[in-house]
Amino acid sequence: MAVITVLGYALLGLIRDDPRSGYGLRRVFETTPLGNYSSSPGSIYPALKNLQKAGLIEARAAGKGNVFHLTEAGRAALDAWLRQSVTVDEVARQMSAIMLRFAFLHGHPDRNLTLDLLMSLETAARAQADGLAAWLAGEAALAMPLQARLAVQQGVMSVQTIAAWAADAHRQLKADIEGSEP
Amino acid sequence: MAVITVLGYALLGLIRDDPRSGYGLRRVFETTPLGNYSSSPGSIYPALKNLQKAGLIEARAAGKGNVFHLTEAGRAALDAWLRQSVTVDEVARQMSAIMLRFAFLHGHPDRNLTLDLLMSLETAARAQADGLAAWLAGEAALAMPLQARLAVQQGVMSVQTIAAWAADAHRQLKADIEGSEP
DNA sequence: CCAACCATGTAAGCTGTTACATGATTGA
DNA sequence: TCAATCATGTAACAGCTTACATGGTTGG
Repeated sequence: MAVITVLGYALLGLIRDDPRSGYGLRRVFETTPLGNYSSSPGSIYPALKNLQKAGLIEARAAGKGNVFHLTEAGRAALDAWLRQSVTVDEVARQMSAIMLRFAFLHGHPDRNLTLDLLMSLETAARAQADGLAAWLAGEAALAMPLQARLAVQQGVMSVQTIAAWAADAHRQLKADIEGSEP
Repeated sequence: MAVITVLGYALLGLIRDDPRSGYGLRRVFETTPLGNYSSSPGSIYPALKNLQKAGLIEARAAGKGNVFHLTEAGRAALDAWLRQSVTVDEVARQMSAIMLRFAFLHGHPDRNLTLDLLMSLETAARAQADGLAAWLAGEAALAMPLQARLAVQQGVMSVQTIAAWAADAHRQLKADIEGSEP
């Protein structure tokens, strides 16, 4: 199976929501705060070619140029990605991918998926915070200078904030779901 | 002048604090939460070679293997990096580099540098938060699905937390400095 | 003696960045 | 007509990841 990068999934998600041309996709990256991907043609066109080669998207002539649509395989690949729960490692180094999944889960037929994501995010973020805090409390941390420890502490705060947000969003969403279909 | 990556600066800082072998540096990345760099030999040894080629570090025989020390040029390069103030762009995509600078400013003869860094961090983080909030309030955001907007809002919260931390750390450090040298 | 750790590297491959390049269309 | 925007690419390069590979030393 083809390996898909985070940028690739971002493209898949955008195309699913609204079929676009390569240029149209570039403009999304230029004009919205979607991850921190470069909008340069050198990144997006090759990525689109990869997705096309993997049979996940297809180009259809439309007006001026081509517009990409998801194939069935593309839909399946995106859906499988959206179902992935959050790991501690991902919290540490790929938060933007997590928030991307959250964003693209909007309107998903299985509304529980968003709840699952938020729950696993909260768990993972708390685990990461606890891990960092435990390390700070250990003797290894004593060998580091004060400001290095403060920097780690900032990291603890950061993931705690994320965990709190996830818990809050989960609560609100759950109430919303239960309110709409009792 | 040679381009130095964030990993390169991390290595320079670690070596400055405590001359180490390549293996010793790897162990630091393995056992401490320093950035999210891989501790694999494939990343660290080539990076060390680059620094050596650029004349920023030198290997000295010591016991079993070699131990790297900073050269004068290396000291200067590290110091120049530590003096860089934080930009909005860096907050968005290189927070770990910022916290690395903060950590390595520990014990710097010019204690104001840490204050400057924290101040520019607070400014940049607030600017980033304001920018995102302004975008959310604009009409472009209305075209995005709800959960996408919530994801952006999470980003706002995140940078606000950073700004608050920077302001707090700045206050405490300033009080500490003024208390020690009145 | 064998496992674990010290210690250092190379090779292949992928991603993404910057920079360069081209051409059509549209609006002032 | 001239600038901006639409639209799509390529080339060079750097950096990191994974995986492979090799040997010495130390402790149980």
